Order: sequence, then C-alpha cells, then structure tokens
Amino acid sequence: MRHYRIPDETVKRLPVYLRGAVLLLKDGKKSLSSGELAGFIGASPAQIRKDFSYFGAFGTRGVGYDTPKLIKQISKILKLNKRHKAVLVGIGNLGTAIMVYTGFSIYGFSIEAAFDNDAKKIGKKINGITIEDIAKLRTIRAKKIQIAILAVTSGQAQRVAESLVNNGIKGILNFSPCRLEVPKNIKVISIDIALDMARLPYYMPKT
Amino acid sequence: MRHYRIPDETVKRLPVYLRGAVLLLKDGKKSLSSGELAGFIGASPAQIRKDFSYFGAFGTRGVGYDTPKLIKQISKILKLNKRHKAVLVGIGNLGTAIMVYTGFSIYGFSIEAAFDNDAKKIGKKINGITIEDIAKLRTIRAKKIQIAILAVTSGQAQRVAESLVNNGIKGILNFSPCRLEVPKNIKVISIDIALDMARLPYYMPKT
DNA sequence: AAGCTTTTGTGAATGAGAACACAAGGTTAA
DNA sequence: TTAACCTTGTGTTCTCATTCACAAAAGCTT
Ligand SMILES: NC(=O)c1ccc[n+]([C@@H]2O[C@H](COP(=O)([O-])OP(=O)(O)OC[C@H]3O[C@@H](n4cnc5c(N)ncnc54)[C@H](O)[C@@H]3O)[C@@H](O)[C@H]2O)c1
Ligand SMILES: NC(=O)c1ccc[n+]([C@@H]2O[C@H](COP(=O)([O-])OP(=O)(O)OC[C@H]3O[C@@H](n4cnc5c(N)ncnc54)[C@H](O)[C@@H]3O)[C@@H](O)[C@H]2O)c1
Repeated sequence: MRHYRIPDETVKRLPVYLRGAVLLLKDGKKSLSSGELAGFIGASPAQIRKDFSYFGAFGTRGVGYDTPKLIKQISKILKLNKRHKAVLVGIGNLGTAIMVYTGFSIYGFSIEAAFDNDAKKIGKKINGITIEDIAKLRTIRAKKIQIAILAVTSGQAQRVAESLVNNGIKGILNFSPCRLEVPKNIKVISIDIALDMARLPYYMPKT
Repeated sequence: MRHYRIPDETVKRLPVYLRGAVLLLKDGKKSLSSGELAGFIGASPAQIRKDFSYFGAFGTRGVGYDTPKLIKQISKILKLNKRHKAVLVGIGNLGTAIMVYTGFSIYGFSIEAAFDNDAKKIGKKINGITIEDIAKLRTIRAKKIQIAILAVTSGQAQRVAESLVNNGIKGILNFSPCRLEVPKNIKVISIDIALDMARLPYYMPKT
C-alpha cells in the first residue's frame, strides 16, 4: 500500500474480480482465496494478489478474503459503491437493446434518461423511460447525470459528445467506430464491435 | 521481417490502421506516411512502423505508403482479403441490432445465417435472413461458415458455444458476460459491455 | 503454547511492449 | 550526377507489467 501509479491493466481486471466475487457469494462462498477466485475467472492467483496490493491489504493470511468485504472494497476502489445515473443518447437498434439490458445494474448503473433526434422516436416509452428530444439535453444537468452511453450514428458522435460534455457529463461509453475528441478530464471508453471482430480470422486455423 | 512472435497488441491495432487507411483513401489520399496515419487515428508514427515491420517492409522510404497497397497488405495479414461468412445465434435485443448492423461489411464479414430457440422468432425474416431453429444448426457446416456471433442468454452461452464448435465454427465473437471453455484451437473474442462501463467511474473526476 | 498448515502481501527477477534515434534507402531538383 | 531532403525500417533503450518465490501472519491441532 505504498505504490503510486496503478496500472490501467489492473483497473481493467478489477471489474472481473468484482463480478467473480459477486457470483461466488451468490453461490454461497462467504470466504475466498486468491486461488479460488483465479480458478473461477481464469487468471493467476499472483496477479490477483498483486492487483489488490496496489490498494492495500484486505485479506487474511492463511484464510483468504471475506467475500462481502472484498466486494465492498473493490466497489469502493472503482467508485461503484454508490449508484450511478446514466443517460443514453441514440435510441436506434443498438440503443434500444441497451435500454432494456439489465446487466448494468450489478455494477450500480441505471439509465435515467434517453434522447434521440428522430421525431418518430421522441415521446416513445421504453422500459419506463420516455425518449426525449436531444434539444432538451440540458435537463440532464439538473438530474446530476454524469455518465453517458453514446449510440448515435457515427457521423453525429463527435458533436453529440461535445453537447454531453457541455452539459456536465464526465464519462462516455462510446459505441461509434470513431475517435472522440474531448477535454482530457473527460473519460471515454469506446467499444468497437466490428474492430474486435476483425481480429478473429487472424487467429483462426487455416483449414 | 525476421521476427518470430507477433505481439497481440500489434494485432489489435492492425484493424485500426486498416480502417484509417480505408477512410483516408476514400478521402482521396492515394499515399500515406506513418505520421499522417498516426495523426488521423491517434497513435504514434513509430508504433505504426514497428507494427508493420513485423510483417515485412511495404512502404517507400522518403515517400510513405501507397494507400491501396497498404490496405491490401493489412487485409492479407488479418486474413480479411476474402469475405467471411458468419452465423448469428440468439436473435434477442442485441442480436437484432447486430443483424441489421452494416459496420461489419467493411472488413468483409457477412451474416449468412441466424438461429434462435424461441418458436416466436423462428421463421421471421430480418434483413433478408430467415431465423432458423437452433436444432438445425448443423446446416452451417455445409455453408462453410466458420465464424459465429454469440448473443444468447448468458446461461446458454457455454452450451451453444459447444454446439457451434461441433459444427465447424473456428472463431466466436461472444457478447455474454461469461468465460467460454472451448478447445484451444478455437478463438474466442468476448465483448463485455457492462464490464467496460464499470471502469468509467474510476477515471471520472471527483466533482 | 508450540508446531504445523495455509494463504497473504510484496520485493526481486523476468518478460514484453513502447519509444527513441538514426542509418539506409529513396525522391526531387538543379 | 550530386546534393539536399524525406520517411521508412529497425537495433537499442527504457518503461511498464507479470511471474516468481518467500517471509510474515493467521488459524488449527494437539
Ligand atoms: N447495431 C449494432 O449492432 C452496432 C454494432 C456496433 C456499433 N454500432 C454503432 O452504434 C451506433 C448506433 O448504431 P445503430 O445500429 O443503433 O444505428 P441506428 O441508426 O439504428 O441508431 C442511431 C440512432 O441515433 C439517433 N441519432 C442520430 N443522430 C442523433 C443526434 N444528433 N442526436 C440524437 N440522436 C441521434 C438516430 O435517430 C437513431 O435513432 C453507430 O455508430 C454504429 O456504428 C452499432
Ligand atoms: N442487450 C444488450 O444491450 C446487451 C449488452 C451487453 C451484453 N449483452 C449480452 O448479450 C446476450 C444477449 O442479450 P439480449 O439483451 O439480446 O438478450 P435477449 O434475452 O433479448 O436475447 C437472447 C436471445 O437468445 C435466444 N436464446 C436463448 N437460449 C438460446 C439457445 N439455447 N439457442 C438459441 N437461442 C437462444 C433467446 O430466444 C433470445 O432471443 C446476453 O448474454 C447479454 O448478457 C446484451
């Protein structure tokens, strides 16, 4: 617990550990060793312990980790210990799928607002949320929403991202296959599905 | 051109370079320097040249790269120089979005078959493809499909993955938040949207 | 309470990837 | 042809991440 820089790679793994711990707790495991967790998620025990060590020592030697306590610790590190409101922009094919997806809630995310610019979509209600006109985006500030999921057409992504930032958004999950230019205190995480898929043939055997 | 192991990180970047080159060619750039490409996609020129160097020398000193030739070269390395047929399994919310998504085609992928196990969905036609009963999955072998996109419920992902492998699939793009156990000659690339999103709060400023 | 067992936490060693820096090779112009 | 000028390709260096390996700490047993 006297390290300075925390590797990005470590931060990427923490959510994996968190989900593993949550699932194992649900399975009745009140206590957990680095070896058990490693086996469950497919990692090495040393890696797990090293990653944790950047943030302090929260296990018990000879025993392992208290599962609920571990979950709390990782959640706290990732700032997932309180719920996060998110806004979804672009309620097209992908946006609609995301809107009804329940998998975000285990990390404490909830979609609290949805926007589009298509008149045919505005006013429609999906999963309890009414789709609003993008022109009214500024209302997200009053709702204290700081996270956005961006699923608009690629060509619109940059300008919408800028609007989002201007309205108080601090983090963006971007699905468009393009680079977003944002102030450097804003975090963008991009998921580019086709890009990932493009690697598949490289690894596939000849025949 | 006498390197042995090619870093995975390099393979991850190649599709980015490829798309960059394609877009710049469309923009009229018949020739390209590593610096120009780097600026366009947000990378370093040295990184780009080093990555290319693993596969040989296909630029011209003092000039740069011939864009169409570069595109051909990268495509060939990634085995994207011929079209790849893909099967989509699980035509739920996400599966439907993927089915109508056009972004795969620039890399040469086309979805040629779709399967579900929900009687209400079987027989429906989306984007020219009829959704078939998962029980008929074996037909993909005759169609020589080797790539699968897996968008079924998490609990079903493992068993469906096994079926896919048993029917000749060599590469799987998996959207379920779970680890798939497959023979090691089968390549799985997983996209876990909630997991990526879970990192966002960590990087967001306090206030 | 002493010894045995287990598993953590972490320095040290190893390994891998990114950045640097420049010679090699090619173009252009005169 | 020669000189000035670019940009590639790559050996070297440096930085960062993973793995190793073990002392330290806790529980359990007798
Ligand atoms: N569908 C997929 O499976 C998939 C996969 C990977 C990436 N993507 C990417 O995700 C994005 C969305 O894909 P999609 O398939 O849902 O496209 P889509 O065309 O179905 O949806 C885009 C939505 O954004 C809305 N929109 C456009 N401009 C807007 C603006 N300025 N303000 C507010 N709303 C706006 C449109 O009205 C539409 O509802 C695209 O960038 C696409 O490349 C999609
Ligand atoms: N919707 C999203 O935005 C989203 C985001 C991230 C991850 N995911 C993941 O993607 C997967 C699909 O998500 P979804 O939202 O589309 O779920 P969904 O329930 O809408 O769709 C699942 C589909 O799979 C089909 N299916 C189930 N078992 C099957 C089987 N054995 N054989 C064939 N088909 C089968 C179902 O009939 C259904 O049509 C899930 O694992 C989910 O966790 C979804």
